Amino acid sequence: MSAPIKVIDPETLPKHFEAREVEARLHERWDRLGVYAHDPARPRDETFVVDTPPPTVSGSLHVGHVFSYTHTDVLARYHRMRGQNVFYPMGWDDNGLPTERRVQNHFHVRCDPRAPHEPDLKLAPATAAEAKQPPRLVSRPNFIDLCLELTHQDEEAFKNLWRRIGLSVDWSLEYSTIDPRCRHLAQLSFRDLFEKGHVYSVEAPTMWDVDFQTAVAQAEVEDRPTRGAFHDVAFGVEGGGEFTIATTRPELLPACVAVTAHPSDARYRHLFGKTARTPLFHVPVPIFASELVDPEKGTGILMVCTFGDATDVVWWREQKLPLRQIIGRDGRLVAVQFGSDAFPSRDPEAANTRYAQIARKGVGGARQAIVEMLRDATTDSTGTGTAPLRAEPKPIEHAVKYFEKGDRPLEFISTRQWFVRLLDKKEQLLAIGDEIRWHPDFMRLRYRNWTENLNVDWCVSRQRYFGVPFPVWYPLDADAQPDYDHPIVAAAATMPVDPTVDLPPGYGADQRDQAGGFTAEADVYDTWFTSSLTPQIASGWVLDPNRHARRFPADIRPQSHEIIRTWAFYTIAKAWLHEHTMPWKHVVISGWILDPDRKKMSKSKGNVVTPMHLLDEYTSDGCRYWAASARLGTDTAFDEKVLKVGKRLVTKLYNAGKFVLAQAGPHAPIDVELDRAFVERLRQLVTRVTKAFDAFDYAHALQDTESFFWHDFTDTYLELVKHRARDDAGGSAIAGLRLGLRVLLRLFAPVLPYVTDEVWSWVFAEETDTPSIHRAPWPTLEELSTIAAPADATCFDVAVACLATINKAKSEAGVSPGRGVAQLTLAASSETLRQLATVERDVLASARVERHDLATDDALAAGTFEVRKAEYVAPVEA
RNA sequence: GGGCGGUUAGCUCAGCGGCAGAGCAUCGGCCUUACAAGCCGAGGGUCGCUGGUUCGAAACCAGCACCGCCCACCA
Repeated sequence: MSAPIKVIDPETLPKHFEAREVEARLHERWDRLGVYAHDPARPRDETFVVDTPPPTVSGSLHVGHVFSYTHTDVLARYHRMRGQNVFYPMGWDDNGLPTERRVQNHFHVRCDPRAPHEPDLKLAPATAAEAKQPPRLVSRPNFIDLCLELTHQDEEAFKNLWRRIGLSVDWSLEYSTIDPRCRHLAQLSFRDLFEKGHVYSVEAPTMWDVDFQTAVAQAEVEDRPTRGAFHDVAFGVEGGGEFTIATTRPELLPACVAVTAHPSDARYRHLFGKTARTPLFHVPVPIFASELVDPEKGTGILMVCTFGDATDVVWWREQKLPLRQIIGRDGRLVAVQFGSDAFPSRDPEAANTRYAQIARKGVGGARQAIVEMLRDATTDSTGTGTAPLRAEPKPIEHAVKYFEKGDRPLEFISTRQWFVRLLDKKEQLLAIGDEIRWHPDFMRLRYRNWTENLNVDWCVSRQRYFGVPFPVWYPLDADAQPDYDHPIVAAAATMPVDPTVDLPPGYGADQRDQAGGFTAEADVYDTWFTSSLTPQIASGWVLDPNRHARRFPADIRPQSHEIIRTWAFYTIAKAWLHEHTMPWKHVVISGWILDPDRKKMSKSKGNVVTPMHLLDEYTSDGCRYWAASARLGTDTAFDEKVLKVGKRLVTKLYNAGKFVLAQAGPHAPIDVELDRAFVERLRQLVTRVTKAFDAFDYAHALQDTESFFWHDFTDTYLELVKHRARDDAGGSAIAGLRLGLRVLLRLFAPVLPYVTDEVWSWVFAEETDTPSIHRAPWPTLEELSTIAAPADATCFDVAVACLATINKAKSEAGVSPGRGVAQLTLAASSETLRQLATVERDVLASARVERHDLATDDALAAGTFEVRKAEYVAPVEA
């Protein structure tokens, strides 16, 4: 007789799964055991590196966070159980405009890079009274300290959520994108790009947000349908004649530098090469032909201004037109003098009088004023005596470019900016994108599409404060003018630097901003300049070459699809520019959570669902179940029904675990045909689920495991064998149940880390010497190979079919499935009855059949049964 | 305007050449010795439309419609 197996006494366990208590207890245990710590010494090929998205902490918690971060965690947990050394860091993206705005309001401060640094500055949140006063000006280092202070609170909120939903990150690897190490790496990145000739600064027309007063990059720009109007405005032609252009931006008339039409347009062909004269300002401008003009649009002839849109910039460059910049950095019209070299006019006096009416106005006000003037017949400059505005404005809706965080249309303003040269590397960037595996694969096309259509280099300088500063100074000449062609880039060893505080090599503090001295570059990086280094931030890159070799490129980059053009693209670009490699092998794209009307959840729409109450109500495992039910790349409508199903599954696992592990008996082999047939099915499940996980398809892995657990395991196998399990000869059944549970818990563990580890801890932790299921080996066929295959695996299906037939008969007779059957006559084909023989005892015991006989009927289809006669025992009196 | 994804039961979604599926919801039956947070049953479909390929199409091909997303040059 073998020694008895270890069992639990279910009476000593809580009746229900107490999620909060279990979650708290397991957090403590996981920390104590170091379950999620990675081993820095293990080699690259045993390591699974996750390039975790650092969330923007100044945003609010969102059910979408639970969704996408769970996807990553499920994959990390799977690979950990496969024995890999999982490297799963967590960072916080705290630099950038959202945080700046929050800090400005919270402390009522503004950053002024010229303000003196106050090393001991401590501020309290601004009171209502203080907020009415002018904001306090603080230095950039002070401003960064305030940002750090505030974002720390936000980071705690995120950290709580991450722990609560059970992210298996190694918290010793925590970072934030503004911390000294990230600043250091971002500046090293700049220096490397500078040395390789991949960055340049240039004064050129750049997309500019007039509210934030900073340049923005192509990736941060979005088109929004905006109402406007075509204004038909008559221009004169020097030497006689006139034509009518159509414009949506009449306020730019003073900035007009040329006129153009399509070369094949017969209406205007005679004008090419002549000189037009603008109305109101009497500016002579050339008329040229351009293929870029659409003859169908407007009047087919248009004015080129500096700058109305991106095409104006193209024409300005190609035709080498003069610069007449009238929109200032604040979006208002600057003062200009007609009759000067820059602003010639055939009638400077009239031009200046008219311009005086729009100077200092915003774009909208200037537009209104100009249109008024154009309506006035006395402003006629074509000699016809009619007003230049030849028709009432025709309202249209057209696409206008906005900064994604901005409220007013972008302007093209000529400013000096730093760029990363990317346009000449499209081929390489496309090639590397094709080497990376995208999940789902069609997301690759978003990357291709973006890369192919890229039309300006990456503008990386921002005229903001809370960001990583450029490690750059410029020499000042004898007239205190900066020499932009010879920037002084900080030495790697001195980084991170703040050029507004630190000194360039060879200069003294007294030479700052003095003729013959130096001046600091005041700009900071685009936040993506740092975020695009997350794989290198985690690996250490040049700061830790050994570690970098073991952690880079990463295995997976999880992210959502709307930032393929920013985060994915820039990260690929950086890895290529620095090391001619891919930053990661796989990109896994989570979809969005949509509200029930299939609209994206967003703060501005007010349809955001916050996660905490869901975790309370449905448990963390239940919420993870919901998240893991959605396939990669698929947008999913938020549906609480799925959370309920998750919670039910958690409860069922808990109860099934209690029942199975309470069945006492000796150690015994699995040697009964039905048990072996069950194990055979289990083997097939393990094969399928493993294959799905290897393809990052956690959703199908979960679905498969769940349906097996619920249908094959609890409703079928467990029901079929539980009577035998209580017999003296029940050893094989108990062993089969325990093996089934031991395998299923592990297949569920990546998705349901709490309930599985709790049930695991009762018996299996000791039995297998693995204190946590999350370090237990993933189930394999080798592990199941000691159990012999059944002689005929179909006996399982035959048992299921037979039991279902009896159950149906009971249901049709209005009899409880638990009611005994005193006498049953069961018919089936001779072959089916032969198959039934090995499982007959379990089936009839499960159906509570007391006496039965079998009738052979070869007219019945194989594998089907018929109840010919049934006498049910009397119900038990209450 | 270009590209991508979707359209399957009342709802949320699987299925992607071989009998149209799951969960929820609905209806009926059961307080059965693990679990009523449960169990046993039942009903419910022109697989968006039109054509084609095929012995066979929800699936493959072509076209169309609608929904959503990404991108595009604001005259």
